[in-house]
Amino acid sequence: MTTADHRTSPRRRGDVLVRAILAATLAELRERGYAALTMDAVARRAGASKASLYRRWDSRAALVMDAVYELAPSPGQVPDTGDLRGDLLAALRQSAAVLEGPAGAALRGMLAEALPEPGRARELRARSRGTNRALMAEVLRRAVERGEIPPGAVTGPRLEVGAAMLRNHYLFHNEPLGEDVLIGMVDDVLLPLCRAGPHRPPPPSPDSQPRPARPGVG
Amino acid sequence: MTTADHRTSPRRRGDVLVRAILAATLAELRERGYAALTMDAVARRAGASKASLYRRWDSRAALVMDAVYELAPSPGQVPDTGDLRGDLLAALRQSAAVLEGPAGAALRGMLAEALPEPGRARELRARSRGTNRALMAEVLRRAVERGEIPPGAVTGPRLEVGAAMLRNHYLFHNEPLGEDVLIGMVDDVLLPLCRAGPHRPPPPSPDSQPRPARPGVG
Amino acid sequence: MTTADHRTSPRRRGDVLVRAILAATLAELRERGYAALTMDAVARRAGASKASLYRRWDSRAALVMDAVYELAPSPGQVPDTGDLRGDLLAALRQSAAVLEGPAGAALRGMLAEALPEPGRARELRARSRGTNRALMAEVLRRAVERGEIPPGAVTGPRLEVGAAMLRNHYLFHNEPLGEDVLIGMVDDVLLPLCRAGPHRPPPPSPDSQPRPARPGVG
Amino acid sequence: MTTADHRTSPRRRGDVLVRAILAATLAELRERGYAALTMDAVARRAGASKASLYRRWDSRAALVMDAVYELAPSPGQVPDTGDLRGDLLAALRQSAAVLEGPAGAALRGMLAEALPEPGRARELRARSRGTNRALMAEVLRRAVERGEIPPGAVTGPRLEVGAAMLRNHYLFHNEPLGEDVLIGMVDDVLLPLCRAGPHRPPPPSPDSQPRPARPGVG
DNA sequence: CTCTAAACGAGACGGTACGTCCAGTCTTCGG
DNA sequence: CCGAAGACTGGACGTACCGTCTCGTTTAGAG
Repeated sequence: MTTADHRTSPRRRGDVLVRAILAATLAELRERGYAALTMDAVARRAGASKASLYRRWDSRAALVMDAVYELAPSPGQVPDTGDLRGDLLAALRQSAAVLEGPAGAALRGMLAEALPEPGRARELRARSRGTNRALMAEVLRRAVERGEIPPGAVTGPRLEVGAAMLRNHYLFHNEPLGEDVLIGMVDDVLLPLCRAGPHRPPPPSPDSQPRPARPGVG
Repeated sequence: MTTADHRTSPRRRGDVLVRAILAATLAELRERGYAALTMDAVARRAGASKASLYRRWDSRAALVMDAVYELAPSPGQVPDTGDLRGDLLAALRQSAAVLEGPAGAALRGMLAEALPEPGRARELRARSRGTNRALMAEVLRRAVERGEIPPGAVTGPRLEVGAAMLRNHYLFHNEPLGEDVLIGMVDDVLLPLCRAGPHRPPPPSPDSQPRPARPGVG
Repeated sequence: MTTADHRTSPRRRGDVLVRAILAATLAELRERGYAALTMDAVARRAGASKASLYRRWDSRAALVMDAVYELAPSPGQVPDTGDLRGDLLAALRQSAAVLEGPAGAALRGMLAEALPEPGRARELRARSRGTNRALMAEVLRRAVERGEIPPGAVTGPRLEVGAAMLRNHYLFHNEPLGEDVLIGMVDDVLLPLCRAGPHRPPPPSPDSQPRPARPGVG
Repeated sequence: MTTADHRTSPRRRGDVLVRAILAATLAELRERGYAALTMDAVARRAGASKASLYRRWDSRAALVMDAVYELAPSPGQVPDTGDLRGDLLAALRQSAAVLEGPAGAALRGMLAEALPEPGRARELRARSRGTNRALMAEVLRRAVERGEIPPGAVTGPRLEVGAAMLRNHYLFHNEPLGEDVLIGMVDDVLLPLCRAGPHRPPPPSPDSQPRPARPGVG
């Protein structure tokens, strides 16, 4: 009455099965995109049953997130190119490579779906932003060591600027990022920013209006 | 909450109907979010038939995009606060206000859905990014006029940095942006960047160039 | 994206669709039996969607009951063979013909499923038992008219005996009823019973049981 | 209600295990009915594994049939009340008691499921009908001995009439059989039938008219 | 004004995917 | 080596939307 013969005689369980399902998820993600990815299709492709999917992941978003972050880059892997500019380019290229693949498609999809659930949103932030912040912190730490930039420049929102621009591109484009655009990000934004030194708050003028403050700053 | 009394004699047509549908779309977007927004629900809420929706918009994404950009801010509306810092804060607050409303929910949702269709993606970019670029260009033009920043600083990727950071926040958080974070963006990133002057490419020292070597980054 | 061309261009609705679904139900019932009949299979076979089924019938039992009783015999159709024996044989053959077809399979199936729901059980009784009682009542009425049997013999549980034996056979056998068995039912049971005249309570022996006192129709 | 402490050392095997499973099956049958009885639930309740069930019974129907006929009444147990009427009432009450319990629910359920499989259907007939035939044969044998009825009346389809009417009631009603209905069956149908004497086929008169003849009607 | 064609509401239609449940098989591990 | 536990594939369940379509009704504008 039933099947009686799976394609691989020792029926898959545990990790073997999990890996097969995640691989199928990535394949679907790459070929069809996030919006068209269905649990049915993943199960079919993995040769698994839907019950096996729902036993482990309670939603499409959870499944995709797991599938994607099996291949996310770990921080600290940015090669030391010898100077800040090279390191920045390398870091951006590395992040871009991730966003060009299924991770980009997944990121776009999950923003719509996972964000309403606080738990999932937190996980998403931790994985995506945390990774990138650590990456960038490492690059800047090296530059400080080399004496290329002053120590005070590495803190605050600046760590996010590169990742923000990168995501901005891929969220709106889903095409590969041109090399010239990437170089523009580094030379026009990130390098000037790093060299600008720490922020000094404007003088506390009594009327609280931050007056021009040295009109010709230059 | 729903449309008042459409089934009383004057059956709505044309613009009246369109506005009712867009209003229902926005209401659904606000209350349920993009992922849970269905054409059925919009039609029901608007007291319209699904045929009336599909006659005008060929997909959920098209409908939502129209609904959202009925209330997008036009560029050039940033108040002139008298100095660059104030203008930047105002511009960011204005963009943030848009992203906090239904437009933010819609943006997140459409990235997943509309991006595979090149036409829609183009429209989305034109509306969202174009608006923000124009806004920022206006702010920087004024600063140049006032002599706060050198003219060469206004072009290129820098026009996108503010919007990129803003979107980055809302895509990942869907909570209102704290005032301190916003001030951090301006003081730590945008102001230093504007004052940094135009980018000058580094001297082509033969050793400092990250030649192809080490392509393994990804 | 969707089908855009049903097999019969003007998409079926209303009665046409209903008839197609009922026909598919009967076909499934005949080929696979009640236990193996699924809503999915009926919908597939009818070229209809499951929603169209559930819009009209809230369960498999309801669907099958409707399908079956589209071809149930109406009472009063028993041919007048001229004498009671012939009429009884004809009536039993007619009921047997129904039970041999999909109606028999359905009856078996629905006893298990429909009985817990009082409403459906009532409908089932009305249709199946009511029909048969009316059939038998007509046959006996004719026999009384002819003077073959006394008028008092026609009431009470006797009207059910034939149908009960018939159902008993088909519920346990699902093979056609042999002609000899059927003749046995008539000659050994029904005819003697009809000729036995009305029931007379046993003499009131002082120790005997509490007499039924006209047990009523039942 | 569940099995007390199966996981304590002497793990149940063989008959002990079988009895525990059958008891759990009966309990499920009583509480939930046949349609809602699942192998999972039986296994859980019995503290057994599904494999232990399938090792012994190849389907739900087989399991239920075994469970039910562990408590079927054996023939010959009908008490001798001294006269035919009392014996018939006793026999019917005894059969009715069985049908009111889980056996009735099981019977209804298995008709749909077990009948397509000839082997199981045969077993079902042997157990249910055989038992009842033997019961009734014993009752009639006594009546012949007492001289209440002529010897020729005891054979043939008449042995089935009582059981058929009883099943007919429970299959369609699943409520307890009213005492008045039961008395009606005996007084209106079974007693007249027993007293009617053996059937003699009508003489092949060319006009096919079975003359009134009141031969042994009495 | 009447007449007609289009637009409208309502919602049925064929589909696809959902997330759940159970059947029956298979694997692992403890006793 | 058997039994408990339960993971596994498969497939039906009943629901929700999709985008298309038919159905009458209402409206606007042409004649």
